[in-house]
Amino acid sequence: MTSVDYQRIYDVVKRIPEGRVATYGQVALLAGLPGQARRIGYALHALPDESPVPWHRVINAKGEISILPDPFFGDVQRMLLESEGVIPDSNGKYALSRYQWKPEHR
DNA sequence: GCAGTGACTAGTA
DNA sequence: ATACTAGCCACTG
Repeated sequence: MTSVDYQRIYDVVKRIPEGRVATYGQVALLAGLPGQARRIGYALHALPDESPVPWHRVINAKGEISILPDPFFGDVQRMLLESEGVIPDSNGKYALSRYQWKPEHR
């Protein structure tokens, strides 16, 4: 069932600006769940399609889409990122040094 | 309740 | 550079 932590994860993901990406570990850390990157995957997988959460802006630490085994969502994610100006390298990997979101501390 | 699995990561070889 | 391991914890059978 939907846990409160999930809502917290979604809130963090919603803060990722357009044209930027964040890693699972980074989201986990910002959501107050350090070292629990796997939970981010669960939360996003359980996310309904109509959700305002930009789940496609979350990628793994290697700068790749972690859902590649799933041809459908993997393709959807890559398409959504491309529509925001996030283009992968020739390797098919995203340059984190260039696209990774750096949250402003306030 | 235990064992396996997973949209992960960091470390080691 | 790739491959394997351990750690993390919720979900499933």
